[in-house]
Amino acid sequence: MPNIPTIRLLLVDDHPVLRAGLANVLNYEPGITVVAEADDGASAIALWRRLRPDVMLLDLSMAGMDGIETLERLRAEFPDARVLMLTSSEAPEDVRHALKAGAGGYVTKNVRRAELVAAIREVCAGARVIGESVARQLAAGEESGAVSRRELEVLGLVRQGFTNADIGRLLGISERTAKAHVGALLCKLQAADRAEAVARGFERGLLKV
Amino acid sequence: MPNIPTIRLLLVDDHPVLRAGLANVLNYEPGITVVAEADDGASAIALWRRLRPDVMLLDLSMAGMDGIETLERLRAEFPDARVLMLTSSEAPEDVRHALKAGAGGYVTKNVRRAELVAAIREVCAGARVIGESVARQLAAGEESGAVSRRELEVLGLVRQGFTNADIGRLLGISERTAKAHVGALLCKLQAADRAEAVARGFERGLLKV
DNA sequence: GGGTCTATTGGCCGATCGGACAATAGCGCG
DNA sequence: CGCGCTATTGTCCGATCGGCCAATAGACCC
Repeated sequence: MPNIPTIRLLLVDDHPVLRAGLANVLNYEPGITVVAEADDGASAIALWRRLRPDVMLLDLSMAGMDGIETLERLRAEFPDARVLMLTSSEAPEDVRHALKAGAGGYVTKNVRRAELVAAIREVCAGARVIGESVARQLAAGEESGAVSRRELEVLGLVRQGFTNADIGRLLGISERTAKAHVGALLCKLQAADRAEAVARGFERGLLKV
Repeated sequence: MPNIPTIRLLLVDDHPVLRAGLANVLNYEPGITVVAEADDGASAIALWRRLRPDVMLLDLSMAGMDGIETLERLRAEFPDARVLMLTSSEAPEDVRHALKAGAGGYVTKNVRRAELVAAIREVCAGARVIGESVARQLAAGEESGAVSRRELEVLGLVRQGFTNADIGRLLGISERTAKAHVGALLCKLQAADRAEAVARGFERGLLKV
């Protein structure tokens, strides 16, 4: 076994209890050191600048700047930064966004310790790791067509109770076009009506509470 | 200072990492001992039977039996059981359900360590504790009328894309009555149509992803 | 005992929806 | 340079929705 350098890890999560616990668990792991903790995106990036750790363990849901935004900004400044997302959400959209934003890996918080440690090491080595339960969800989502940006915009308005005519006015298009987008949504989300479309939107993570 | 007996605590959460960390943190706290951990409701209750701890720290969202159901079953068997809910959700409905099911307290996972420990002690002492951020959410929800059981049932069907006629058939009532329930939902949730009602349902925690 | 709330039902009607038909323009990919 | 996808718009139509009127019965609280 060659002498593997210790992995220096930056822990970012807005749950103090989880953070403390996690730091403790990880520091026990030989070859991993938690060099700092942050509870929001801004301080996470500031700490990265200062400490240049090997990897960031990043939560998706945080107050202020969320996980994705943090990830994007970090990668804009440090394109080689390795980041492992550690989150509660298995929503396909969240996973897709995270990976597109440059995440090196994505695991949910119910992973076992060994898996988490393995994932951290793999991400540091430059690999792409995705938790298996996450991967399953992702595969399920891929089956039916992807929702386009415009459709997502329309879904957001449907959610707010706007009629097709309203949506047309708000987006500067005809009612008929709005109708077409809603129709596409119903099809892609396999919904019978707009109410079910909204429900599916939440289920898939297209819409957030 | 009189000799206060050590609080024996049962930790229930389906996130192994959080559990390990939390156990560590709490065991550090003088006067608190984590006597066991469980990752689902059934084993939580079994452990309670065997160990008779002083308090349970219980997560809301778990695979299989969820937190509320676990709480209900536990309280049915041990009406005096002290349970502190520790969860990510601030949804008023979740809080209401938990308190109605006999929870002694309700705090979110982003509490600081000191607050958590204080909450544990208070619950053990028989008090009702509610995190302040939680309390705020709860107060906001109280403003508009409460949704009845029947209406909630209807909302669940609306979510699935059923028409009023469908709902009537499914519930063994007339279409007109289903319509009345939907109308009541629109009013209470301040929604313009069923799509918005579904959205509000998710926002309020009436509906789960 | 009276008031409040929920669940139930009826009819009427204009507004809205969702499906089916069909068509044009722009964009990225190979 | 076609091929496919997205965005756009149109018309017609039956189904559905949501608001309006009003009414009865049971449960629960003060």
